[in-house]
Amino acid sequence: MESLEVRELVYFTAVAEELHFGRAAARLGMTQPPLSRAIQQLERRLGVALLQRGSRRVALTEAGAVLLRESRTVLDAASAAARRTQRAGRTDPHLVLVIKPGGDGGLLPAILDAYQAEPGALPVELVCSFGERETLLREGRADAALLHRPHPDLTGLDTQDLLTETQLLVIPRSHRLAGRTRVSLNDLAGEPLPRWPGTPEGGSHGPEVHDLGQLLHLIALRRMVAVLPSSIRNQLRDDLVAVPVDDAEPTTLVLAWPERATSPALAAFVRAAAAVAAKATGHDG
Amino acid sequence: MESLEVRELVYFTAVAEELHFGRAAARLGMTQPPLSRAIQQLERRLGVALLQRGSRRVALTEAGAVLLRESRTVLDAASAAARRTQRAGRTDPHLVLVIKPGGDGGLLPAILDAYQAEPGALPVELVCSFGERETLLREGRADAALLHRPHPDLTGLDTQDLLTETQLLVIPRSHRLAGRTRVSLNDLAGEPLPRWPGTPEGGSHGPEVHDLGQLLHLIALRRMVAVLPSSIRNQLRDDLVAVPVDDAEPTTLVLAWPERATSPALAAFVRAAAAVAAKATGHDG
DNA sequence: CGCAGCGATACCGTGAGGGTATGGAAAGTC
DNA sequence: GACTTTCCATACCCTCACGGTATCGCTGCG
Repeated sequence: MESLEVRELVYFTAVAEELHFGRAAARLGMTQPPLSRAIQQLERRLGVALLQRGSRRVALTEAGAVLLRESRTVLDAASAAARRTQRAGRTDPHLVLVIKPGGDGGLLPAILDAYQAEPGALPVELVCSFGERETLLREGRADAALLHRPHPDLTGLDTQDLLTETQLLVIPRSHRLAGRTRVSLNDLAGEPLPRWPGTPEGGSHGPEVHDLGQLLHLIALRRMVAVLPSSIRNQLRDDLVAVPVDDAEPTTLVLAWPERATSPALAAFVRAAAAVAAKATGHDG
Repeated sequence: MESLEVRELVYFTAVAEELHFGRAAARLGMTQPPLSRAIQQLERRLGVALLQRGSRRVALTEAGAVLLRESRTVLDAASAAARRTQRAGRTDPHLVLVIKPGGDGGLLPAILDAYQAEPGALPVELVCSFGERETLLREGRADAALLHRPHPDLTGLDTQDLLTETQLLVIPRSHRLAGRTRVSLNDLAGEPLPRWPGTPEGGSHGPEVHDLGQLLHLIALRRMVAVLPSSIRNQLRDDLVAVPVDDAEPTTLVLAWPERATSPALAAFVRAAAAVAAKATGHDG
């Protein structure tokens, strides 16, 4: 039983996404006939029809939809394998931690200090990214990430809870709600909320923001308001105020890393982070 | 940037596991020179040494160890993709549920009934297997499995708890502990415990058992004793008795299925199982 | 009916991948 | 220390799988 090949899966996903052999071939940098043949061969090998060819329209069959989904996980795993292997072979090994700027709950300096105190600690490279942080982990581009639950999809990742925080509404001093001691989510109806890169258009259609400074700036300009973890307090500008939101779900800062990760350096980092978090919640919860 | 190929990963895992090019080539049904070349090519492509070739000994480098692990997940994902696609294309779709014979906590009939009452329920094929049930899920050979926590490795799987049970010591009537109303794990020192297929030799080196009938038979023959979930009570032979084990960790029957599974039939099955479990624990917890 | 769009088929050339034979370095063996 | 054994790398050849070009055939459309 001959196994599936990565190249075949790349071809198939291109066709399945374009639903058009010609465009898919162009995207793959090849011509249409070999692509058609490759897909036929794949279908013959699996003994399953993957595409319904109407003479003018290509559609996925049930099995094709399954294979598209599965292909993506295989291809992700393959590129992650390559990247992780390459990084393991580097002569200057280091950990890559991806964070949301301003989203570290104030714990990060202590975590880094605690980790550097561990025996055999590696240099830690910080990467800032707003959206798609889980993706960086899954693709092997980063070793660990700071995320906020409950937002992201954590399948395929292991996690360590660090800090649970209530959420605050951040608004300009001149905002109609600025005098309130507490607000409810209902009070925010109609207010534009930020949109992060990678988020689909739906829902709050405010401007797209890429970093915390920009976000706070836009709030000060009255272009939007935002609901943020309470540790944001330390980073507010003078012209902004924060008001507790009663009914906003508390958010938990979590450290996430790929399942089955075995690096001792990563394990030490997780240990250090957990210890810092335990101490922090113990002191000022 | 040319991607990793499945064939290369198969080759590499063979070499990495055998640590011997000749044997690996034999295992792959090919000769040694092309295998050597393929590995060299892989190393060149990745820009990383994967193997240290002593003239008489081959060893994995750090990067090689990483790639071995990653390769296994890629290859698992690839074969799962093939199998799931094939099953999605079958004209008689059905769910495959893998169970441990006797390990269903008595819930299975009710779960199957409840599921069949759901709209669009598919036929359910039951597969009995003692060891390696999680593997069947990961390889796409089964849609769902009944497992017992905390034993197995659940990475890559989603789960639904069904039933938490205390554990009983099952022994012959003539056993020295048969008169006791309760025992402790300490009382079992030196008793041979069953070994399931797939379990390594270490620990309790009793005979290997493959099904529940055989296990109970061997207990009756005084070849071993076993600690089993309390729902076993209904299935005991006359010549056996069950004694509560005070300090045995309670075991939880869980329904597990592959992460990211999207089949509506599976979703309905999980719903049905959860409903039955909720009702059961409500009645006789 | 002719035309345009698009996937399938026919046919061809090249190169990656597999085979055989052999080299060469290190570890036993006497 | 020469001989042998072991085992990976190299040299060389051959085949076929994959990709390219040209063309066919179906279908919806003006």
